[in-house]
Amino acid sequence: MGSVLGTALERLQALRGMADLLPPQTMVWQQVEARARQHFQRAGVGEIRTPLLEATALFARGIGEATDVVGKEMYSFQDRGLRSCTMRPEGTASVVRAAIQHGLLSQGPQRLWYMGPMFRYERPQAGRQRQFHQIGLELLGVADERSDVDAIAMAWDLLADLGVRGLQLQINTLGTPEDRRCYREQLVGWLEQRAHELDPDSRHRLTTNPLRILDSKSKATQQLLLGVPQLLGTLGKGSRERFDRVCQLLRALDIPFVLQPRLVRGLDYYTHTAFEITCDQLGAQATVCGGGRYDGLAAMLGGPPTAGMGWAMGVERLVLLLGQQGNPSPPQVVVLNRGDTAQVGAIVLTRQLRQANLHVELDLSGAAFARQFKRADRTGGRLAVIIGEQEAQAGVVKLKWLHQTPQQQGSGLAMGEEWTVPVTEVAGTVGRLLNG
RNA sequence: GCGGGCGUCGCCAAGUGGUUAAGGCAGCGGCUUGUGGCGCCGCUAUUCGGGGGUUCGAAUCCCCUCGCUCGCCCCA
Repeated sequence: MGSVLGTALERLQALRGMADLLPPQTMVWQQVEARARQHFQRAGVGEIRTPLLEATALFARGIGEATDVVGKEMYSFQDRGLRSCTMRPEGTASVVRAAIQHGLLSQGPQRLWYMGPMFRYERPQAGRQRQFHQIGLELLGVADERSDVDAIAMAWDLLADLGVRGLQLQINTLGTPEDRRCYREQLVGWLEQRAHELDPDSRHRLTTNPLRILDSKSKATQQLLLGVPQLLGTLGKGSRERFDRVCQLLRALDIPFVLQPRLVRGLDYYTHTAFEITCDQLGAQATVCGGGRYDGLAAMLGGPPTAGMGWAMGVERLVLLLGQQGNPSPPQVVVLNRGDTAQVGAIVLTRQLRQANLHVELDLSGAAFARQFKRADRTGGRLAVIIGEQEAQAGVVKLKWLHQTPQQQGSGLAMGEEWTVPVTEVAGTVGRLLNG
C-alpha cells in the first residue's frame, strides 16, 4: 500500500460497496426494468435521464446540509476546473433541477420517471451498497391530493405486479411548513423537560433535527415517547382534511396502509404526505420504496414555486425480494464444427442464422465432436448443425435434434437421425424444423 | 465512524498442531484419430487472503493488516 498505484501483488477488485452484476442475475434486473417501463408508459409518465455527476451545491441545497446523506455520505471531489462535483446520492434533486433548467415547470404538470445508479459512502450491508440503483417517479406541478395517491398506487401496483409479497404501506403527513414549525416548538419543549432521559444520539438531535428523534431506535427513548404530543394533533384544519382525503382515496383504491406517526422527514420543503413501503423479509433495510410530497423544493432550487410528489425504489432490495435466479433461454441452434474449412463455414452460417433471427450458439472449442455434442446438450439447445471437413468440402451440413424431448414429430426428422442439407438451404430448413 | 461473524482451487467444501492439503461441480485431455445426455481414466492449490510471531513442526495457536459479511447510524 502507500502508492496510489498499489503493489503488483495486490489483487485488483471492485471497490467496496460496488457490486458486479453477473449474467443470471442481470436477467432479473432486466425483468424489473421492463416491468417498470411498462407501468410508467401506460400511466403517461415520461423517462428523464440526468447526469450522474452534479454540482455539489445542488445536493447541499436540495437535500439539506443537516442530513447524513449530505453531511457524511457523498462522493464529492474537485474536477480539473476546481468545481466541486458530487456523484448523485439520489434522483429527485437532479430531476427538479433539470425541470427548472429546461423550463418544464412553465409548461404544465410534468410526469417523469428515472432509473439508474446512485452513490452514497456508507458501510455496505444487506440491501445496501455504495453504488445502488433506484427507480423513481416525480410528479411536478400538481398539488391535488389525488396525485399523492396516483403516485403511491403506481408504486404499489408495480411491486404487486412484480410478485413481491408481504408489503406494508406506512403513511404519515408532515403538514405545511407552518404546521411543522409549530409542532417542532411544542416537541422540543416537551423533550427538553425530559432531556436527561434521552439517549445521547437523540439529545444531540434536539438541536439539529428534533423530528428525527421520533424515529429513534433506542428502546428507552421509544418508551419515553409514548406520551409525546403528536404532529397530527397540531395540524391546521386544511392539512388535516387533506390527509383525510388521501386516506379516503387509498381506501377507495383498496390499498391497505397503516398510519405511522413516527415517519418523518426533517427538511422544510417536505410537506404533507410521506410514505414508505416496507417488507419484513429484507433484514435491517426494510424499506423498498420511500417518498412523499415536496412542495417547497423547486423554489428552494431557484425555480418557480411548484408542487411535487415522488418516490424512489431500491432496485437491489427489490431484486432481493424477488429472490429469483433468472433462467437464460436455451439456444435454438448449436453449430458444431471441426476442421479448418468447416470452421470458416460454421461462422458464416452462424451469422446467417442469427440474421434470420434465430438464437444460435457456435462452438468455438475445436474439440472432438463427442465433446461438442456433450456441451451442446448441456446448453439445452434444440437443433444441432454439424459441419466437419467432409461436409465443408461437399457444401452441405448435417442437422440433428439435440436431447430427447420429441417435439420433432412430423418434422420428418426422427430423434437420432441425421439430415444432410445443402448450405444454401440451411436457414429455411432450420426455420421450418423449429417452427414445427 | 463503531460493533459481531467469516476468509482453504473459478464455485461449493473437508481438514482445528505432525509425513505428499479430502471430495463434489465446472474446465481440459483420453477411452471413441468425426457424433451426444451416462460411465470410466488422467490433469488442474509446493499451498490454506497478506505479513509477522510461537513451535522440532501450523491451514490449524497468537498479533497485526486487508477483504467479505451482518448489525448500529442513516436511508431506497
